[in-house]
Amino acid sequence: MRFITRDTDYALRAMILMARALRYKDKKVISVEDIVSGEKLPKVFLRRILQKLAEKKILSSYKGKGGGFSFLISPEKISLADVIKVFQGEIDLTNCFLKGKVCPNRPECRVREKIKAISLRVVKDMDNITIEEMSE
Amino acid sequence: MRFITRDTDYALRAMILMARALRYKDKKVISVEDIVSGEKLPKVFLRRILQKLAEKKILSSYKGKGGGFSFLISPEKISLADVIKVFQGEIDLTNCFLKGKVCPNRPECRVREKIKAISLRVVKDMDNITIEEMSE
DNA sequence: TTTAAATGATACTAATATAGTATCAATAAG
DNA sequence: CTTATTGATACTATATTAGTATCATTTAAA
Repeated sequence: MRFITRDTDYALRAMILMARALRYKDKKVISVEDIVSGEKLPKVFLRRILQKLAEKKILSSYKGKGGGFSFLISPEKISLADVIKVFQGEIDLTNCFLKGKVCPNRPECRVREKIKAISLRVVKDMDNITIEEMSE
Repeated sequence: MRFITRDTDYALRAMILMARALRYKDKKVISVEDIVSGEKLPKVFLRRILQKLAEKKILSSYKGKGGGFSFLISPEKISLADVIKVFQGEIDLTNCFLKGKVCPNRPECRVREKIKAISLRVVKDMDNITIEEMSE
């Protein structure tokens, strides 16, 4: 079972590097080339990932020579949950679970409630882990 | 993101029906046909799922006319986590996460520890939800 | 002893999701 | 003008998930 897909993984790694470059070198704008030269990631694939983060207003992007990506939201305000959501949709451990006749979708179903509670706590916990923290 | 696959889902539904048949009708052995006639599940697919549960010593199987499957472990001792493990392997929310250069697998990595903690709690919680409980 | 109803085992196909490549257009610095 | 960048999109490859088909084996019961 893969909870975190490669998109999410690469996005996290890239942003961790960006956060470090910002903190230690005051380097704000980073190109895809900068990132893939350090990490061994497929360039075009990563580019599309950063594009998506820009589209979602988490990063800014700059075209042309000397261009690249920078944080639009600061790294201490971007959570693990945020990143997962961008690439994998809402975090929901209850999906595909007992949708048939066995357990119709009644609100009073206690088991469903329990699993939902587990799921919500996971989201809450992952909301408290930030890119800034990960880059330390 | 799909946390629970269809195998797991079908296995749960089947065992919930079995637990009910046991409790209300004292019916111990149930055939795949019994299950698919109530729920709308693909028969051969479900059979393979129950076969696997038998192989894992969760169910017993009986061949021949009048045969079918019964619980080898009683339903109040089979947990949601057990079933997920059979069809999807160990529950591990940290897989595929930061395996590259950014965060080598050092034990002192705090973020990894945090995610591991979340993951372990999910397993623990899912270990406390039983088939018996689900069938109530 | 024959038949029918069941699981055991295995091979195959289909659909979907994930991962990655290729390519060209647009932009902006120098 | 050239070069280094992102934007956009179409394509291919691989892996996972879901499901089908088929035949062998077993056992109860007619």
